[in-house]
Amino acid sequence: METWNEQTIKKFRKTLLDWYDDEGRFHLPWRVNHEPYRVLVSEIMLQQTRVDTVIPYFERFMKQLPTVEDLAKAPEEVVLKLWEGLGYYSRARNLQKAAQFVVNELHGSWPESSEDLQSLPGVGPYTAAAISSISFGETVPAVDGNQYRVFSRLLKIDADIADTKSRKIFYDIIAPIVDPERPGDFNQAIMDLGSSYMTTKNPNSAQSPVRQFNAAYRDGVEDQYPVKTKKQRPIKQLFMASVVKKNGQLLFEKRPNNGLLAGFWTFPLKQIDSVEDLVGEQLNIKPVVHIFTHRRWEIWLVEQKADNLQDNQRYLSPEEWQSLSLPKVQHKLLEKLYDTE
DNA sequence: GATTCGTGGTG
DNA sequence: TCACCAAGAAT
Repeated sequence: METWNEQTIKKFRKTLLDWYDDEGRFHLPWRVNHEPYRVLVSEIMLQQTRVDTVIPYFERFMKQLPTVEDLAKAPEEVVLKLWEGLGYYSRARNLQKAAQFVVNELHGSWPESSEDLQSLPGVGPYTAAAISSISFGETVPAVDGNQYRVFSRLLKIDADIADTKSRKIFYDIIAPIVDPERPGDFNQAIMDLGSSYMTTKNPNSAQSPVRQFNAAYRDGVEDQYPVKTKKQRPIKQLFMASVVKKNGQLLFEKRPNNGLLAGFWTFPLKQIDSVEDLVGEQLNIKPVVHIFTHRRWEIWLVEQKADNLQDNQRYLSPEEWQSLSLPKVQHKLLEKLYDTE
């Protein structure tokens, strides 16, 4: 890999930040100011989620819960409803716990260092560094997918970013490069660079403001970075979803409080080995297919007669289930059901 | 330390 | 259709 001397580092900082001052994405709604609450909410939403997806969620969230106190005292159902469709729902629950910790335990006084911020639920090394650098000016690299991608190319870093140990390797390499005068802007500039010129696919390094620092581009091996071992494909699972009607209501079942879609309401789902195991009146020729990161669900809707209620089951009217935060897969099932009828 | 956690976009 | 990705953290 490449190494930069102090002069190169200073030149890189200036080049990067000059470009950022001209072409940074200052219109993004979470960049209106640097209040830690706004930065926290946006950073949690942006975990593993695209900017364009987050924008409307962020604006709705901040409009309804404009302060950390508002979030701390809100009913959890309200927070989850605001999060509906974003996925990774433990983020929403942890975000509220973090707000409650700041308000109730710290009396509204935010932790300012990256180290202390990591004590907040849902705030790990990246998010803590992002908040501490952007809101409080701490000189730390916010090592995320963008920094992996950008610096692996600039410096030809061969560490496998799928490996947990690589985070420290990148952190140690990037830490002395972060501009101590403008650490928050430095981190955000790398994000903007990673979403414009130094993208995952089809990078445009020839036009990049930092092309002169890009060793992988110089050597024609840009497509080899970042190094990342591939993950396994989703496991296929078959389910039978029970459609049970009673007085205009539908039977729902609350999922366990841990695991996939923890605590969310869906139609009663029973895993089956094959379509032969379906019991009842099959409603569709094709199943509802829903793909998670590591699971692929094929769900057959089956109409069944009412039976005794399990303690995790309830009949819900349309008004009731529409007010709940439901996972995408359940919305698909409902849509399929109403399409059929 | 490998696995688990959602969803929508894209080539 | 499908693999892979997108501002990671918790377990």
